Amino acid sequence: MKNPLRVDEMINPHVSVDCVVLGFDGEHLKVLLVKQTGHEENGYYNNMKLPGSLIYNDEDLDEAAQRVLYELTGLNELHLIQFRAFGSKNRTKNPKDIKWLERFHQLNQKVERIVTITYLTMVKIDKKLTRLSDRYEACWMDIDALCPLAFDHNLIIGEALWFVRQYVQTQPAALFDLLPKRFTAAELRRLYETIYDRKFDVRNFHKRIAQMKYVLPLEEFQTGVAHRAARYYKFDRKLYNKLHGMGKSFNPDEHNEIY
Amino acid sequence: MKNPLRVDEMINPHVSVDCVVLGFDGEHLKVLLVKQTGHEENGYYNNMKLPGSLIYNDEDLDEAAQRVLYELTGLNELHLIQFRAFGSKNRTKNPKDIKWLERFHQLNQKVERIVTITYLTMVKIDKKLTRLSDRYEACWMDIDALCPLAFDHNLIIGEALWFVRQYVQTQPAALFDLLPKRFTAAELRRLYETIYDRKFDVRNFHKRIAQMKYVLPLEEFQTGVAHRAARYYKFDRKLYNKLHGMGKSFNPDEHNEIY
DNA sequence: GCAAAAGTGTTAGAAGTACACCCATGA
DNA sequence: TCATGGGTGTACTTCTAACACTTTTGC
Repeated sequence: MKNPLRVDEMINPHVSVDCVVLGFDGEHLKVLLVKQTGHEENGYYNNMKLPGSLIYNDEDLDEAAQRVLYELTGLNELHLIQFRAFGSKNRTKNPKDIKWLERFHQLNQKVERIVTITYLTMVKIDKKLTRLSDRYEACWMDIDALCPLAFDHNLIIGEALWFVRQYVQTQPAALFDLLPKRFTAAELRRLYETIYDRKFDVRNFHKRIAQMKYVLPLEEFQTGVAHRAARYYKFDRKLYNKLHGMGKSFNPDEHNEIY
Repeated sequence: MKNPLRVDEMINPHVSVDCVVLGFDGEHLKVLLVKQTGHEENGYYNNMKLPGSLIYNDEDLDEAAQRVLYELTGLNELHLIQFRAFGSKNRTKNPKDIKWLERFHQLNQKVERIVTITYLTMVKIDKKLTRLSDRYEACWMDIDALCPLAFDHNLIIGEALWFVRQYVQTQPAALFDLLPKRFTAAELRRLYETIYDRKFDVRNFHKRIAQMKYVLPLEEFQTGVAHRAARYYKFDRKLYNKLHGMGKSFNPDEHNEIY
């Protein structure tokens, strides 16, 4: 893992990666943002942006995205899904963003146009994201109530949402990255309702869970709740991989860039 | 539309677009390739590659892809789907490819690393691709029998195939771009069989067509065939758009980059 | 009349949808 | 005992998959 602040000629000021890290708090989808601070004529400003970085010439795109998230969260080997490139000639038109970039990366060269490759990943929101609040002042923001972000990052998050909705239809396993190790049927249902933006009938949803052979009921139940205690379930990834055969259906994971 | 050979400082030697243009000849999927010619120590070489180009600093990614295909085929307003970025640091390691690029674009600067944004489009193979054989010596190649191509273009085509298989599941309209204006049930079935790489029962497939309200049976039939003449059908895009509501399901077309 | 491809219906099982009441627990 | 959210079953519809013979045409 490289230090994103190393100053050398290996930085590539034309291409960046940005990561949309999604979390689920049981009610809403959240996205992980970092602070973009600096000063203009009229004092300091304090924007938010997606975690991201220019790439180095000696790293691949996926590596760059992994580096960004490792630096930010301490998490390694996250499952990153590349979902789109954003390359509008206008996306770096805000001088504030440009200045911030040049200072952040301590660049000698001028930044002109940047094409960014965007990645999506889903994490358990309660996971110890060790470095979260240190250097980058990262925080989870409700995805339906975002303020204006740097660059075109509002647009990117919007596209990520559309993407994830269609992604989980063929790759339901991704959803379980958003849930704790054990979860109740209601938690899973609320996650489905959030992603698909519609209600699911409780009884039918129980049947649906029963059909997901990779979701195993546990003999563990909630405690200390003021109502009937809910059963916990767990996601069995090995079973999932076996059942989904890695075969017929489209599985992007098998098709990584190994050129 | 710009001339891809204009020589100026506006070229961006760090980012390119490449287009996977798919066609269907009734039996197999075809991909449109262009010649990559040049000379090395031991004489001339004659490779094939995907149509593509470095981008200009004053054009967006989608515009660059449109330009490439306009130059190549004379076709405008093709429906282009951005499907992935390829940015391995090794993808430009072949000096032959680099030299070719520098000569083709008449560059003053050195080309080092290129991140390419790839687009997919589907066209009727019989369409008059007016400029096809002129400057670029383009031709349709069977997608299952490709020779080694320049850069990582074999890899890109492989990924495009995976992508299209999952794309048409949510966007079946794309398939009709591959067929002539009127087509028989058997032609449509063979296309499905090619894309999904499996057989479909003839009777069940007729029922399926009947359920596609946007596929209309015509009162026209084949002539001059040595067997019972097949009925022609046509795809009604307006009906399709109305029925698919542009609403619930994921529709990438609505989410273009308009930053 | 024969070779070649087109077209046509039924049945069984699986999956999806709609819908209302009792259960367990803490306060 | 009551408020809260958890859990359960049945009937109906829709979709999917399997399966075999007759039709039309050119040669």
